[in-house]
Amino acid sequence: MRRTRVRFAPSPTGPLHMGGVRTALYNYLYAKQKGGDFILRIEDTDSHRFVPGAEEYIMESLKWCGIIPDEGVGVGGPHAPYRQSERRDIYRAYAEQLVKDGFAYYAFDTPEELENARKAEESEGRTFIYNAGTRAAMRNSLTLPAEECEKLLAGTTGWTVRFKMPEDTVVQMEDLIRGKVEVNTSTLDDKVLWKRADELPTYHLANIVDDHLMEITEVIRGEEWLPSLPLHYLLYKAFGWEDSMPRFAHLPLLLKPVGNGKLSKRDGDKMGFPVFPLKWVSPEGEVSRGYREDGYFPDAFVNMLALLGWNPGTEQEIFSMDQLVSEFSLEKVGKSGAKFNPEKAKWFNREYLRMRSDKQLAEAFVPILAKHGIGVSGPEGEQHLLKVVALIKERATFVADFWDIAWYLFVAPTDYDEKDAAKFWKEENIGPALQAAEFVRNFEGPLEKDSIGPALEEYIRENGWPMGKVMNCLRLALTGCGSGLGIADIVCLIGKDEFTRRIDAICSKLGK
RNA sequence: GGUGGGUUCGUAUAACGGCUAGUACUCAAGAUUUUCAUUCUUGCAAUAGGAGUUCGAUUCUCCUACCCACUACCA
Repeated sequence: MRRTRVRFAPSPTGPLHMGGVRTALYNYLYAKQKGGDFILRIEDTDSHRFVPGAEEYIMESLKWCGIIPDEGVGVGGPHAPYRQSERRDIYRAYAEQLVKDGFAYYAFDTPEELENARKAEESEGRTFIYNAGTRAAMRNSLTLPAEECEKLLAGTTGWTVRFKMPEDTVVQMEDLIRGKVEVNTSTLDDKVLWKRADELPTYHLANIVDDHLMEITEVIRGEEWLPSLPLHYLLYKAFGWEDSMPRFAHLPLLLKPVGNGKLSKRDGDKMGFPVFPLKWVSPEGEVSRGYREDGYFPDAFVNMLALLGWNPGTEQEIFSMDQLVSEFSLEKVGKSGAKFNPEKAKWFNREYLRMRSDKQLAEAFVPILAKHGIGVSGPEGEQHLLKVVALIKERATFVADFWDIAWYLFVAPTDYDEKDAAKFWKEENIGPALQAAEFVRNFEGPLEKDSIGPALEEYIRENGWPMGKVMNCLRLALTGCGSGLGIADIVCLIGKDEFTRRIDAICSKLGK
C-alpha cells in the first residue's frame, strides 16, 4: 500500500478561480484524510501565457483558505523543483525515450501546414485529426527519409515530438467518480508532447512524467481533463509505468448561477459576487473582487465550496476543516455540474459570523470604526464594543455590515429620514414621546435593557399611549429613521446624556 | 460536426429497485417584537420525454431531447 500523495497543479495564467480552489480543497481533504501528502506543483510549460504575480496569488489564496501544501512550490520537498519550467531538462529525455521505443515520432509540420490541413478537412465538413488516418500524409519522421529527418532535427526550425496514437483501439478507463469510461483511439489525435521551439513539454507529457516521478497516487482534477484521460493512460503504458499509475477522479464543473455554461469572471462582475478567492489586479490594471476583500470568512468560503459538488450524506451543512477532512469522500462527489448560488454563500457567512465570539467580531470591527473616526480605548470602550457586537451580530452577514446597522450607537444622526419623520413626528406623538424621554432621563434603576425596557413600556402603557408610535418617535430622534434596534438597547448603549442631547436636537430641528 | 460526460423543486442536494420523493438556500404567508432584523410555524415547488426489464423504476437498459466539456506546438 503506497502512501497517499495527491497534487494540485495549477497553471500561472491568471488568478486562481474558485473552481480551482475547490479542486485544491478536495485534493487536500483527500490527502489529509488518508494521512498522505498534498503537493503544490506549478505547471508553467506555456511560456506565452505566463502572467506575473499569478503564482504568488495561487499560494496566497491557498494559504488564506487553510489549504497548506506538504510539498511543492514555496515549501520545497524531496522532489524539488516543483515548478515545471525549472524541470525542463527532465522531460526531453522522456520524450526521446518514447520516440526510441516507437511510441512517438518527430513532426516537422509548420503551423501553416497544420492550419491548411485543418481548413481542408473543415471545408468538407470534417475535423482534421492528426493520427493514424492522416499522419502518413504529413511531414514527420514516419514519412520522411532518415537523412532529411536528421537535417531537420539539427536545424532550428521548431519541430515537435508527437505521441503515436494507436489505431482503432478501445481504451478502457476507470474514473473514481464516473466509473468505467471507454474511448476509441480513432477519435483521438497524436498530441504534441514536446516542443523544440521553447524546449518545453506540453501539459500531457509534463503531467505524466511529474506525477510518476512525484509518486502521485490519485489525480483529482476538473472534468475538462476527462477527454485527455485516454492519452494519459496510453502514456503510462508506453512508459511502462502501468503498475504505479495513479487513480483518476474528474470533478464536475462549477457552473454560472443563471443560464448555461461554466462559471466565469464575467458572471461575477455582472451579478455582483466574487469569482476569485482574493482580489486580483491584472497587469493591465483590471480589478477583480475577491471573497476575502468582500468580507467572507475563509472557513465559511471553504465550507461553502466543499458542499458544491460533494455532500456528506447527512443533513449537516456546517463543517470545520477538520470535520471535512474526516467526512470527505470521493464516492459522494456528484457527477453533474453544480450551479453556484451566491445567496447560499452569504448564508454560510452569516452562520459563521454568528459562530464567531463577540471578542473576535469586536476586534474585526475596530478598524472599521477607526475608518469612521471612532476610537475604542480602555477596558470600558472594549466592554461597550462587546455589548454592541453581541446585539448586532444576529443582523449581519459580514462584519462590514456592522457600521450600517449600528452607526448611530457611535454618532448622533444629523438629519432625519423624511418619510419616517413625516410618519412619526406628529403632534399627537411628540408630546407622549417627550414625556417618555423625560421618564428615561429620570429613570433611577440600573441602565440595563432588562431594567429600563420593561419600565419604559409600562410607563407608556399606563398613560394609554400607542406603544408603536411613541417608540418610533423616539427611534426617529435617536437614529434618524424609523427602524432599527430596540429603544431600550439604544439608550443603554449611548447613555442618558447622549440620549438627552439627541432628543433636544430633534426638537430644535423638526420643531417643538 | 465528432468524441466523451451529464440530467430529482428556481439553486445545492437526499432517497439497499419498495412509506405521502426528504433537507437547506431563495421566495410567500402567519406568529412573536415598540419598528426593522432575528427567531418560530406553515406554505410554494422536482424525478427532462419515450420505450423496455420488473410484482414494483428517481434508481437498471435503450432511444430522443437538452446541457456541459474536449476537439492547439493552452492548461
